[in-house]
Amino acid sequence: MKPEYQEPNIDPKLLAPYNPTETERRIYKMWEDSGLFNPDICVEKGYTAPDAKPYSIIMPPPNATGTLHMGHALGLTVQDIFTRYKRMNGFRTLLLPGTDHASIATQSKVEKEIQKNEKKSRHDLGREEMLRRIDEFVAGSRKTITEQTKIIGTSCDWSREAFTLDKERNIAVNTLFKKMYDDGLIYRGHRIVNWDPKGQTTIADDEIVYEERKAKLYTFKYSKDFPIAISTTRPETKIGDTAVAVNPDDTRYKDLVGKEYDLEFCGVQIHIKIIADKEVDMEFGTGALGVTPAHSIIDWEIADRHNLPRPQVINEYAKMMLGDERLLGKKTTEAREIIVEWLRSESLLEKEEDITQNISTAERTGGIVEPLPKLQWFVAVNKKIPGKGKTLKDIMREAVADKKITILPEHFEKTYFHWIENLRDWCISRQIWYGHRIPVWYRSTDAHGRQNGKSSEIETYCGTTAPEGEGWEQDADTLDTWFSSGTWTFSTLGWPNQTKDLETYHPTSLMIHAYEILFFWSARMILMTGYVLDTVPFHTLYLTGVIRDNQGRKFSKSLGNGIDPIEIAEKFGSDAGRMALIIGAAAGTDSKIDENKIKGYKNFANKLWNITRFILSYQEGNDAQADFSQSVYEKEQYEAWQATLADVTTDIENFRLHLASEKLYHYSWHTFADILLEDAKAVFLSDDQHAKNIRFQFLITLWKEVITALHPFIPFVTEEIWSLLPKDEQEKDAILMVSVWPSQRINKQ
RNA sequence: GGGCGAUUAGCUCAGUUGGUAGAGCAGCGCUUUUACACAGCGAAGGUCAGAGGUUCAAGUCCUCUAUCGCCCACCA
Repeated sequence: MKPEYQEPNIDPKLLAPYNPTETERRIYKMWEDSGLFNPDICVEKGYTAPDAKPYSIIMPPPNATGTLHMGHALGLTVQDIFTRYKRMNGFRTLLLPGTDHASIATQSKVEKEIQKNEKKSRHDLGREEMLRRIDEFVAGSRKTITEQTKIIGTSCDWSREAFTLDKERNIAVNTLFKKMYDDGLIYRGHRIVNWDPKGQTTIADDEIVYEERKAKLYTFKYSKDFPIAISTTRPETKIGDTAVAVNPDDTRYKDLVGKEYDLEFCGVQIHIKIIADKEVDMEFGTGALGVTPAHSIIDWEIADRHNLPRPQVINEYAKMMLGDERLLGKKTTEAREIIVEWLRSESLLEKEEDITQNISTAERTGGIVEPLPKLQWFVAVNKKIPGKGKTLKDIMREAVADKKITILPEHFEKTYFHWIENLRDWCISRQIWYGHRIPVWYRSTDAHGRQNGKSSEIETYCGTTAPEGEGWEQDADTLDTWFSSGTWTFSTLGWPNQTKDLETYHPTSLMIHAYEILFFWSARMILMTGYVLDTVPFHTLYLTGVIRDNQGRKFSKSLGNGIDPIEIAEKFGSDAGRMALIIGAAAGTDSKIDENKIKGYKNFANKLWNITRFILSYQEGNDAQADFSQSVYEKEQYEAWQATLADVTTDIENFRLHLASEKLYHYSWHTFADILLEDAKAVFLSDDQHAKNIRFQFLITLWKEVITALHPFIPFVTEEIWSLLPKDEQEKDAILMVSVWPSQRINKQ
């Protein structure tokens, strides 16, 4: 006869399905209140040895432009897994959080909102008011981001939180700028920038959208006396030509190279030199390129190599600033018509073809980008650093080539080297207001009343604070946001002060970010750390892939397919979200996520919950002190788990989180639950009290180890289960987060 | 144009130093048995893109081809 079913005498919350939302908020608060995210407190309370090896991760600061998405959630999960794992392995573990001011992105976001709501531009508000409004917006963003970071379960030390534009980081940025300036590595010079006439601002390369458009390619001669015809889609710029370039191997023009001509072109006197340059494609058009230095990046570089003059033809409003009354002040498109008409009337136009071309437009305003020469600040990457005998580029290359930094997955090292080889001087000035203002001041010597008799000169001062005296005016530009990001691993630890944190946690152990920003960010961190500290910012760089929706599309605002991690937390629990992001996502590979997958891991959390319920329902009457080490079945099964655990540990140590998490998932569900619990039922229904004691002790011991090993991956539910399990004297007070990783436990015995 | 990668079950993807092809989801059949139906048991499903090579042995290493994707440069 079957025994009557009786409700087991266990914590009543185990009788209901697991409720992640309620549990997760409560558990995070408990962790935070314990203070144990801070490694100093872990030492103070005796969970970490005072002489423990440090392990540090500085969190990539998310842009303070709004909210976190699933890509951030993946990054934070990976960081948190390593942090929790190392903490459990006795390291003095620091995960330092922060946010990025993201200068251009943030300013244009706020500008857009103000434009939409108040119909005002930043010029209407003025610099000071605009900055105040941006600060206000950023404060809100940072609050949201902090909340999201907590919801994901990130065990970071909030007492050390940093912001790329706070006072401490500003000191670091200015100190570094001045050092580079004094070393001659930062200089000011003209360069062609992407100017957006519509938005009246320069824009970054990655804010350009290439659009295919129909255009006319005109082939003509400057004048009847000129021997070569050239082709262009922009005849209006040709009044700024100073050379015609041909390929050095082009036999057609060989004899003409070196000759110079004075010509009149549509009413403008031009001087054209014929030069040979390898950049010229013999196959295109006539094989001869009219060089317009001021309005084409390629031509500017050719002019660099051949020392050509660079007259500017087009101004910031995309209007003509050269030429006679026919052209002066006209829009570029009108000037083009006028010049083509003139060419026709002079019979200089040889050919007119329809072609399609890629035209650069500004992502934010849709305006056609006009390449214009502007005065900018640069970091010289190919110049020898005084006293070091090598260049910044060398520093970047050597860090990876000499294996001081390992990039995962490895094939990105090739991409990295390829990028380094093609690197040009880094333009660090931006014509926007939000950011670290360039720490350079100017005044005219005239204005100050000195240097009598001489013509006025500009005096320049570079320093970490404003210079003494009258009449100084600070450079209006701000720094590229990546300039401050480059200092992130050491400025967050207190540099330029020689702090205890800097000494303890730098170089950091691991950096984790999406491969998309490898060049923007990690390369710059390597550059700056090598320059300033003669070391690397981190030992290992773990690149995550891009998270896409179930159709393989990137998440974006315009598609409206974004998933807020908070939404996931509320629907399925952050534990489930974390598992879904980690399992099957090897370093550097893109992955797709959809709710079905996350739902599967919500079920997993519930499975863990029910396993616990099953075991604890046999707690009463079964001795938890029994020794199972001599019992064949238990010994065999325990050894099998130890093998799995060793495997999982190796996977984590080798950054194979996708394998480690899947093995633990599989073991918990299909070995522990499906086999061990099923086997145990027969024992618990028998009358053999000795066997029951041993089996119960075995299950509870093993389950505690499994829960512990799962904790870095799925921290909330495991912490909650841990609080319900019987514990020995040693474990009694400890929360799971600061408990010892199981294989270590064995080693210590 | 230069560089990097991918192609494995219906779908999404693992597969570590070469050693008998794996998971999750979906689908199919059975089971509402006292942890869990957010479950269990069972079966089915693959010439590992194609061709060639190295090897005792290739999803894995090499060469070529095809298709797809990403990054960089960008056409005067």
